[in-house]
Amino acid sequence: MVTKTIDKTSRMPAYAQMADILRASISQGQHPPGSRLPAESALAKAYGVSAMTARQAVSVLEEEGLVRRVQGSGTYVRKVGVAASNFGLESLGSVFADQDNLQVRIVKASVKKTPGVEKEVLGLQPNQPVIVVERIILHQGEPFTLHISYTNFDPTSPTVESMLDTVVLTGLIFQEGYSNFKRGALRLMPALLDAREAKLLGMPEGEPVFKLEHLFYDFDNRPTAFGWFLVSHEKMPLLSKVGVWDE
Amino acid sequence: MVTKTIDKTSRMPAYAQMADILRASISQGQHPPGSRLPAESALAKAYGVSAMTARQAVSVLEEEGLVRRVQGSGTYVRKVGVAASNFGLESLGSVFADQDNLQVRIVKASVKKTPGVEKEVLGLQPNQPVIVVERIILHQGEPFTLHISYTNFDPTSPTVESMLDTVVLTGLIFQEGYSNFKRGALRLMPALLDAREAKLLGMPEGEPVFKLEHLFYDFDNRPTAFGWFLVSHEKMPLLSKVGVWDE
DNA sequence: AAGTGGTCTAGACCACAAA
DNA sequence: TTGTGGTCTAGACCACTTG
Repeated sequence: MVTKTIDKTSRMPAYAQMADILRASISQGQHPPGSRLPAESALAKAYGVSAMTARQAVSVLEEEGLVRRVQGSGTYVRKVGVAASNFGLESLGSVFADQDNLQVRIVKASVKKTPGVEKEVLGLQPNQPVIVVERIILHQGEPFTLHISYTNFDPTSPTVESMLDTVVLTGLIFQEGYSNFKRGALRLMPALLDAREAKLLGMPEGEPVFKLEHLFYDFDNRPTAFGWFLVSHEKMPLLSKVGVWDE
Repeated sequence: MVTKTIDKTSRMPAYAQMADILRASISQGQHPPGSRLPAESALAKAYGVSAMTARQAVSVLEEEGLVRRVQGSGTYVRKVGVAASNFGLESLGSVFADQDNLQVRIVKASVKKTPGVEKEVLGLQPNQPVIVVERIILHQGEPFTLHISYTNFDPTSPTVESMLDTVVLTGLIFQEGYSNFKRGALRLMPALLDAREAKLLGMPEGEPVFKLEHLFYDFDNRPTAFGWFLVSHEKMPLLSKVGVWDE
């Protein structure tokens, strides 16, 4: 039954070794998709660890999406399918983290007083002014993304300058700086570049790109920063893996 | 310091109650972004639980992306930013799970013998035949997605019929049926509908849509099912929340 | 009723970071 | 050196599923 054992003198934690063993056994077909894994208590006994340690090992596989726990019933090997996938924005984060190679070019900065959907989203009256800022963010000298943002023009909050440079840029984009947001909602969509956007990004007009819309709320629960990023899928690849990849 | 206490007679686990309390205190600004949470041992003492239970409470917040643990240093409240977001395909999964309201219409099914990129992806020789299948999947009578798939035409594996209907549909798309895949890689992209695709989906030509590309491997590590889904972002919304949303 | 995962304790020791 | 998170034990009892 037990093909490999756990080396307790190793620097690798017992639960991690055990997770590796279980993952490999799933990968080799000992536990086909849909089948039930041995009970945690049985695993603990088989590998000579405590129940909590065996449980932790199974938790690793659960977090990887490889198994599903059902209380009172057992732990089952998940089937691999498209719906199990999950897309993170690490590629965006890694670009924003590389601050030495980033430049920001303000394309447009103005105060808009006419009505628009952005005022609805920000919970403002149609006549209340908002600050509109459009930026090109360049990475290693190349245009990376076009960012349009709408912010409430509020004389009681920090100055316009700091709104532009500190809150929106440092807080919203770069996670390392000062942040004033309690929460945010994001939506990812496909979009087309119009002539102006294409020129700014140095891409062909009509090119399909990602549009990443955001709405951030401050600690008073007021919607504060609405806007979106336009970015090529080549510069922000969205990849996901499901099933067993390491053995 | 401790504003709320844990009701040990409640059906809600102590760690979950404690996680709620901590989340609320972050939400109310007691622990601003970037600040350090009290040590787990301190939390355990303050709330009258064991160290393991306090640890589990903090783990809940960590999995929610609200805090970051640093060994030897402490647990810190994360700043809210775009890069923290994560997009899952639950909306796709829920449609595929609703099998009573699904219909599948085969648009095209043929064997292709001429070279093409799909053969490279599947690891085949240019002259080896592949099965091409195009399907419209309808949900509640409305076209939901267009699926194009390429599969190795292998006489030693189950018949063409079963490849078409069992493996690709049941296994790859609906996670409940039989599954023969060990792993899969997925890529999400923006795309444009051409005239034919638009007609099949009942959408305007040139509409931007999501293209979800997949490559699934069998238990012999052979690439087996390559293809993609075209689906409107309205029928498959990709939403993500960051920061504190429940208090 | 038996078996499963889920929670919890009260300790112990280790690995790492910061002063 | 001190304090932090990370691992681990050997039990206990509970909640739930299944026969």
